[in-house]
Amino acid sequence: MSKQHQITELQLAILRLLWDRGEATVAEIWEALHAERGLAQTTLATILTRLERRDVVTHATRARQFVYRALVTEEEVQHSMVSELTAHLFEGDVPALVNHLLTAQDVSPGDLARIREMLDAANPSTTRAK
Amino acid sequence: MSKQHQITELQLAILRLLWDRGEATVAEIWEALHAERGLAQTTLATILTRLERRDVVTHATRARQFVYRALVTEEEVQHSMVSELTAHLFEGDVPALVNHLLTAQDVSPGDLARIREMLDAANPSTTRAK
DNA sequence: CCTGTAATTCTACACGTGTAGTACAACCTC
DNA sequence: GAGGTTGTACTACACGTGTAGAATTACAGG
Repeated sequence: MSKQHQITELQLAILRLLWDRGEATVAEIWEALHAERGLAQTTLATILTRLERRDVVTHATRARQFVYRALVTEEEVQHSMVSELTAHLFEGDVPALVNHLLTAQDVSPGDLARIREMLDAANPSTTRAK
Repeated sequence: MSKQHQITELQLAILRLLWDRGEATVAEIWEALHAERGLAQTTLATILTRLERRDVVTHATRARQFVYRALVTEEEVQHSMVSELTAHLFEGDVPALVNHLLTAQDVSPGDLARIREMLDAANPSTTRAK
């Protein structure tokens, strides 16, 4: 019963770091993001505090610094956000979303091949005689 | 060069009505939504005014009533929102999103078949000998 | 022990969104 | 033409988010 995983872009960027590294301090996160975004450390600290209030991350104190860790997995967030999108933007029609991806997004032939493999893996039985 | 199509759930519900019907008055929109959401007509009017300020919808006055029309198509909104999601949540990896859809979302065998057809339609050349 | 120094916490503000009451304007209807 | 009706515009507020300076706290050195 995970609550509302309404994660914004910036929050996601931070979470991604935590997912990739397992944990990180505010300073480390700032290090990784400030070149691209030019944010103050206090800004990141604020976001992290708020994410912690929402039980999205947690922290331990080590050497006087907060070391943050994600409390939600990437898959969980992906699931809730993709579900949301599918429900609202495609009225729950997953194939419609896939169709959109195949036509509107540019997908390389290689990507198509990968997708085809997934399909076969997902349910070989639908690969019926043709 | 369509601007920011950051459309929220409620806004989307309104847009969907406009897409489906071509146009609608505030009263009609209220009629359609108030059972589910219990919103005041003024609430909807406010949202519509704001959407118009963002050039997402426009209106004409007919019989003293505003008749709203969408200025963006469903495809445009889908495209910008799916792009956003793919970029931020899947680092631009479309097959990863598809994979997520196939595993985390529940997809019926029928859906799988439909997706398979789309794949074939999308690029038959990748259906190479196996 | 006193003082930097480095970290966190507090406070603040602008914006967008959802929400809606109140004010106002323009028609009908007697 | 006075008054009711109906529809829009204005005003307001709570909340979340991005943003960050200022205040505070707590070690580390001398």
